[in-house]
Amino acid sequence: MAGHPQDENQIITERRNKLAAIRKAGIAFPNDFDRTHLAGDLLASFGEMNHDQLEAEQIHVAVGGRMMLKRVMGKASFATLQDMSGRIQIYISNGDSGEEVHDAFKHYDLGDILGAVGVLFKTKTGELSVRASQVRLLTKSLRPLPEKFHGLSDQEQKYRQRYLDLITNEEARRVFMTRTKIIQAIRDFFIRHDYLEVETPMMHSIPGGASAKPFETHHNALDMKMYLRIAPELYLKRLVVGGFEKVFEINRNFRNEGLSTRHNPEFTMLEFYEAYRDYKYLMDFTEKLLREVAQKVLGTTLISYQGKELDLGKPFHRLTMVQAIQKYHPQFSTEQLNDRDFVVAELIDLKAKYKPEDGLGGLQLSLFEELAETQLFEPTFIIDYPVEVSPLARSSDANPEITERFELFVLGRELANGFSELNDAEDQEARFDAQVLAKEAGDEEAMFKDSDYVRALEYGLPPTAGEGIGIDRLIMMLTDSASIRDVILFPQMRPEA
RNA sequence: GGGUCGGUAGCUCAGCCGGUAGAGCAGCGGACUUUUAAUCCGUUGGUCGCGAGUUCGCAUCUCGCCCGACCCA
Repeated sequence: MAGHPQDENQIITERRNKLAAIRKAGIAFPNDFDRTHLAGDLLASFGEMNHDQLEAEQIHVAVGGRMMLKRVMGKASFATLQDMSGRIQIYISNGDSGEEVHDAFKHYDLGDILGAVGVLFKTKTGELSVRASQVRLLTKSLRPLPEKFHGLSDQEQKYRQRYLDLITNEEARRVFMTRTKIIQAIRDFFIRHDYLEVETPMMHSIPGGASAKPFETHHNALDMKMYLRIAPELYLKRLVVGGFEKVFEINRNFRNEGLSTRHNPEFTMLEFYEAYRDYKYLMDFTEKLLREVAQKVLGTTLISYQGKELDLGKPFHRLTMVQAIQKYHPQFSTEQLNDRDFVVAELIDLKAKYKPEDGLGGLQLSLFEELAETQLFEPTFIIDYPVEVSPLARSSDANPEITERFELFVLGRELANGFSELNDAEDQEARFDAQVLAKEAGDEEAMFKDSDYVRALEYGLPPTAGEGIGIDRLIMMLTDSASIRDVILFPQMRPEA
């Protein structure tokens, strides 16, 4: 048995020795155990029955799971098994199973996977339990579990070894089960609204649909550079051109940027497009979606996040950037905030990042990010984004400097971004050309020109509204999770030393 | 990139004004036929993140590095 992992210790050695003895005695990893019941189902079905009722019924069950607790008392023992549904206690005694089975059980370790066959009964203290006539070791666990009471508390280990976090931490299991329910509820919502779920490429030869740095890779057979997608947007709109007038996709995007409590390099995005709608329709639709998902998954629209409350049932706020700044800084007049020199002076005063070449709209956006964004705890649509930062959005007929676009902020974070789509092929081509100039001038996040996308628009995209919603952030909100790493099963980490 | 905090037994943690490393859980041995973080007795287990430095002597003090959490950019 040479060549074991680096971190062998006395406990692991002891368990390997036990496994060696088991191998000698027969099949060490049997797969013929026929589990008939789950712990949670038994509790739900029979938890209310009293001792005498259970004795009368004689309910035979075969349960399996990981042994989480173990109490040996000479000629009888209790163990707690954990399966996908919950925990159930089993009772093993010389009288019920024979001395040999019980003696073998005494050498099983916490973390071992066991199968037990027996009859349900209630203990003196009223806990539903299985009186085992048989107990078998199904899988020997070679590594000791985290401390049984405190569980795993090291954040790094929770992320790197999520399986351990899931074994020991019920809250972690709850979060990820809720994650799945949220995504199912979203999917249901769109399917009920006659949307078609589609999958578009994750590998792009021209990364598009967002302003972000892409990951690069290489296709050997074609000998060409490829990019992991930063957004599916341009492909989904091609599908609307093709006549799929309501489409959505829930899938991964990749952005080559820093890690933080709100950013993981790969993250899940919902994007959806609907023809013959505009951005105002989208705002109403988004409110409805979020309300329905919360109601369905949490049973309420009242959200408690990191000690603060908000109600998704109330109408969402709708403000322009200038109004949002004024909400938290009423000392600024509308005239001042529409005065380029004034805004620049404020940005310099705040030591904020901004691009000096930006027009008024871009500068207002910088000031908004500095002064208002993180304060927008209650759901708030910010509308009227400037054209210069919205190269794929339709400009407003009333004011060509702004677009029919909104971003939704909740908990001080961007959650969604939507707009009436730019369907004027010639305008789109001009906007791409402006982005290419910006890229050449050094803006790494400026967009690439996608000529095939322009060609698609030249065939005609109906008036369309489209939106993206950050699913991980939505899940953070609905599960009261402080970090994006708490809602991604295997978050990106530096390699282990 | 900057700041704060942290890294000691498999896990949860103490020790840190320098003097050769501790507890609980887990493990091992023993007692115990209704326990439930079982209890009781005994006991094994450590490259104190890594590397330099200071010192007669460093888990402890200094510097650098690595990893992580949180905050800021």
